[in-house]
Amino acid sequence: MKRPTQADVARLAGVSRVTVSHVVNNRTGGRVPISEETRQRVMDAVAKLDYVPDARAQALRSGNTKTIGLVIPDIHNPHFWEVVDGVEQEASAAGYHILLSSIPPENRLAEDIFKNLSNRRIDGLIMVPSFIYHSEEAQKTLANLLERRVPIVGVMAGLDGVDFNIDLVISDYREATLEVMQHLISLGHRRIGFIYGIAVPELGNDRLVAYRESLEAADLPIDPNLIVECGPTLEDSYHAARKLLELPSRPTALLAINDLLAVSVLRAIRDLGLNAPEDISVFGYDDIPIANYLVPRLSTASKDGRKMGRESMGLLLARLKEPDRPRQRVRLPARLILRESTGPAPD
Amino acid sequence: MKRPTQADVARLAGVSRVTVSHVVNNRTGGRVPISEETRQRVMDAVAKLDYVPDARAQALRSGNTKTIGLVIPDIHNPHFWEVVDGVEQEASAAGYHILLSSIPPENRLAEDIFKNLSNRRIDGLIMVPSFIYHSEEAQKTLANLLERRVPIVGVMAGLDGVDFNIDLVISDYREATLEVMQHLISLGHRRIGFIYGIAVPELGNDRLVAYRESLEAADLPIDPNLIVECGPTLEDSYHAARKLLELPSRPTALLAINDLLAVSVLRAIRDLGLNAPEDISVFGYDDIPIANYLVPRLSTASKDGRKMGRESMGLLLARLKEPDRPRQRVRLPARLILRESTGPAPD
DNA sequence: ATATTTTCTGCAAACGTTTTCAAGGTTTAA
DNA sequence: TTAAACCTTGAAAACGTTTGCAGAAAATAT
Repeated sequence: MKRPTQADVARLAGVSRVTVSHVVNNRTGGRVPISEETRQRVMDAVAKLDYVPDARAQALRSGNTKTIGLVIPDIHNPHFWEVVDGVEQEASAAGYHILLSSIPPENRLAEDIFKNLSNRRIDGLIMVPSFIYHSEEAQKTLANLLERRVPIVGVMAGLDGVDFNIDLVISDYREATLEVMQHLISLGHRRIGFIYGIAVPELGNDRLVAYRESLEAADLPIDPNLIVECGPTLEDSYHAARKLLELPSRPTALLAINDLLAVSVLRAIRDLGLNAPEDISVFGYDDIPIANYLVPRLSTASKDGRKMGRESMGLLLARLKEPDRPRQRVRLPARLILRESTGPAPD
Repeated sequence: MKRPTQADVARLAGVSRVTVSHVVNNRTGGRVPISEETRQRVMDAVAKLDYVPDARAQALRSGNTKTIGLVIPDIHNPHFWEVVDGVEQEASAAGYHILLSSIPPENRLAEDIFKNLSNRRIDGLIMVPSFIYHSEEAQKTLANLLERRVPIVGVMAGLDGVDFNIDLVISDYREATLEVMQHLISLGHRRIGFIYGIAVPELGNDRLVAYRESLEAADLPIDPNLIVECGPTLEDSYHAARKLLELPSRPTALLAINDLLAVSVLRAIRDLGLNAPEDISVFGYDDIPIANYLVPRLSTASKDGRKMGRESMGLLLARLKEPDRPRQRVRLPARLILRESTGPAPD
């Protein structure tokens, strides 16, 4: 049961393959005029045979695959799903499909992206360029891609002085962190811990730097014991939280690098017989959907991942259409959301 | 800056395009023998030029795209991300890529699948065939695909008497539901509610049916007021839970159709000044990662989404290799996990 | 030395499109 | 009546591979 091809349609309609192509691609309007009668005949044949153009052939001939790659760092973090969701919305509206990769084991990644793109399996790439920091090879790959003028959009949290020379959607938590720190300090908190559980340390710099600055600005000491680095899983941050909470003089507030990890921070607090926010204030980032349904409702900062996704795809589409446009940087604001998990410091 | 093609390599190595193809594809072993010396020369040229075969051309010529489609019903449910993760692992190990779609607005889906596959943009499809139930058109599309012998794997929760005649990974919560109901009843619960918040009602039948059977088996009445249907979002189930909890004689235990929704059930309980499990027992499904970190830790049933994903991709690969093998059905067990959110009924 | 096998390599066709350009036909203008 | 203009269609090349088959060269057997 072979699928019908352009030639079959042409035969049935009594025209040439070319004409079929023109009709199917609606060339009929401006450039290549086709008589209404022929058009109708071709359309009928198409309908009758259930003809659908072969994407493989189209891709080969026209050069683009109508597919874009999407690389996210952690498939388990709801925030990135929002991003994926946004990208998907915008992409499918424009007739593009998404080739999804969550971040693979360190070493495989650069090679993978390279293969994907060089093979021309995708027309463009949206990624959180976290891994770039670490891998020299990845940087070379990126340079390579840029040289080949492959459209790339980065979704980043601040610039860190590094500029990859690609279109960017930037949304950092610097301001939000400054705000929440000031808020906490004004509520009497003096020892504020930071759970830095993140696969790629650089990704959280916006928060970490602002955290330090806030302490300094308030003339509070920066205690290295209050900053604990750990992995990106719930279990990791659970242990990190316990470690902090069992400190001789334990902090009265805890910032978690994201809402997901804040969940297990809340759990750790309960497991030690403490309560949030009475004994400890907890703050997360991303405003993932469940944040507002936790007990206590989680104070957080919101990035609107879906919008970031949509925005990214927008940039990509624009560059696809107009490869020479100047580099763009879209900055999306983050919003501080104070709910129940933050409160005055205990006496 | 054009990419190097097979011809360029051939030119540089001083051989024909064909020879390049043979070398690159390792035909050198059995069928087509190539002298070691030529092989080396070609390899050098490949390395020097950074040659990578063009996937578009390969796809056109050889007929397969090394890409599979993956359709999941709800991008916001962590359970499905586990599935995605599993599929991805197995797929990328086998050199396949994933084209992801979360379920699009009803009507678009059938058409989408059709387009994708007919276009030959993908070699096979893994899907949760939920939507099939609803759309007659989708069923026709499916029949069509089967006729064309396109490999499809369904990930289902039980059969419901419907057999789509495709390979299946089945994992239902029937047993687990029977068990937990018996457990709850033995703990003295008499009024047990069910929050049925699900985009595609049929997807939850395994649970709903077992719930009813359990009540009957225990000679308990089936009170329609205790079964509330709602949408798949946290907000939906929050309202559903409140509705149940504000009933004149409120239930002492609540089953939520999945862990995600159980989160907002817990929240609703607190908002009414009640406690789980002292006043109300709560039970979810899927054992999503955060389930074990909620307050209270959530009792649930586990499906191991990642394994389901791996298994699905395994079936697909097998059929890709051997299209005529008999239909397969892999049944994965679900495990009951009792944690803190379930306990004895209040007096 | 010729015939036969073995070893290696390349010709040519095919996959299903899109796109450029020219040819055939018809109408309008001179 | 013929030239110019226009409308409509098709021929052919190209995209970059893979693959069946045959041909050339070298090695072995007669």
